[in-house]
Amino acid sequence: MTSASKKDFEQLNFLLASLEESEAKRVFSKLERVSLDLGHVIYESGEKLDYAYFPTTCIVSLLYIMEDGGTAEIGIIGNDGLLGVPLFLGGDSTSSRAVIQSAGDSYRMKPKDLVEEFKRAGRFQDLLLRYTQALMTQISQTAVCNRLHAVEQQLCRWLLLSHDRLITDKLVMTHDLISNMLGVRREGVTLAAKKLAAKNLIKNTRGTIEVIDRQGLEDASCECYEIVNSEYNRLLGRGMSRTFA
Amino acid sequence: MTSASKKDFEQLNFLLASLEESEAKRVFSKLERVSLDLGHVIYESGEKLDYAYFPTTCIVSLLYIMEDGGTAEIGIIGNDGLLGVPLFLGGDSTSSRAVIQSAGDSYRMKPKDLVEEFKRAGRFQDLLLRYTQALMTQISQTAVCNRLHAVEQQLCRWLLLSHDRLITDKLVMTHDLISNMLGVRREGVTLAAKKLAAKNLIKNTRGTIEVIDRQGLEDASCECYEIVNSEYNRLLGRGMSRTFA
DNA sequence: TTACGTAGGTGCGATAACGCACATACATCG
DNA sequence: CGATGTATGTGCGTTATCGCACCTACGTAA
Repeated sequence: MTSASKKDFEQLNFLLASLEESEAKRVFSKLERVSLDLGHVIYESGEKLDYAYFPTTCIVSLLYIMEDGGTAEIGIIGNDGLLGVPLFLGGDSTSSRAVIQSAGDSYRMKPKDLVEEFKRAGRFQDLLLRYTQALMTQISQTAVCNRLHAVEQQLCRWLLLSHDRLITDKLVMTHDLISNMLGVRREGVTLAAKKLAAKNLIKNTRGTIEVIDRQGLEDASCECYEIVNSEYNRLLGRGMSRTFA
Repeated sequence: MTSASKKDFEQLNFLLASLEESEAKRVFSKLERVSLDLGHVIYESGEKLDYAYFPTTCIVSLLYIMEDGGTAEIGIIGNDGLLGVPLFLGGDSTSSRAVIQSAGDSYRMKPKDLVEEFKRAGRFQDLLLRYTQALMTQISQTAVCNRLHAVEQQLCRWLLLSHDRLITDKLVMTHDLISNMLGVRREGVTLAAKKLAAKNLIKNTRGTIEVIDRQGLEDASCECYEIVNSEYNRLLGRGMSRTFA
């Protein structure tokens, strides 16, 4: 592996980029690249994961689907982490669905290889465990936010978390899709998005939301975004927030 | 360590009880017993944990406290697990508070010892990782439940999770305390509790809620309880639910 | 250019939970 | 036993969100 090809990974997935040269070489050799379309279901609730995914330009939503058809997202995974935590925790499956929220590319690795690398108990294991804690923080904050905050604030939080994991300011997603993630009515999202647009924080066009005023969005958000962002920075040692990008 | 003293641990904390004799001997030698009072704060948000706790008869709540004073619980830990997951995940602290929800006893272990045992990569590590996934499931389901379900159903879920972790049917807790956990008004809890009492599922007395009809409570609960319970059973390989106890 | 499918906007009554105020009831302790 | 503190019960107007209905606007493809 040349340093040039390592750089490719570095630019694309922060978890992979944090590996040291010696470990990176072995890990990278076990990765393959895939493109994932919007809406694609990577795995269903209760299924065993076929692969662990290290997203580069795509974003993955962890979604719960209830008996009555209601849905709610518990977390977002992008180029900051990986999909497949249950593989090395030992449960192999979870009760959530993983679905592509924003189309793009990802690296993936066979479960057997992931577990093998994890068991080497090196820097990679350390990273995976720290990422697990970061994800737990995100899920926890989602729980609290769902209970205590209004839809408009939650939409800000959600847009910020998504924005952090994308390289563009234009989020290709409908209000209907967002409503499924937030677990609220589509009209509720439309209303909240209109309010944010009126404040010139975002621009609403058919099928796309563009972030106009990033700092303004942070100010309009509940504290939940910043708590999660700080913990990601603390645990994974780099800035995910694009505030100063 | 005699088998009699091992049996003491077995009866009191299921995680410790799942260890094999050889490993158990070493782990048990590093534990000390403590009594914990209702309301005692084991650690504050952002603090480093002084100890990892393996509850026996006490129950611990993981609680988030927001800027405006609003609170919401993200998970309950009892004799099924341990408090201190961030220690072996590498983050050392979390943004939640841990508070005693039901007074009782617990074993505890120094962080250094816990990490040392974790790094041996034996059955103990395996258990800790599986428990981590179980806890993640509980937190995730709390997030979904907070979004999609009514207070009465959530109260059922919460009572069941607490009941599973206690040896008595009488839960010593006020409506006010419960309202802090669920993140709702005290009056909301009173109302919901009255409805459950009217159905003869629980008995409400000053400062105590007694579970009368365990199966009825499960029927009145949202699906969230059963999902969490099943995952605990699957991941930790034994029945937590007292349905058939 | 028109038609059709889908995304977004708006209105309105229903409902769940809130915030506040205050009444009642129980438990303990001087 | 009676006073006090705390837990619980109840009422009421307010607010956020829901569920439904329906309308408008955009975009692509016949």
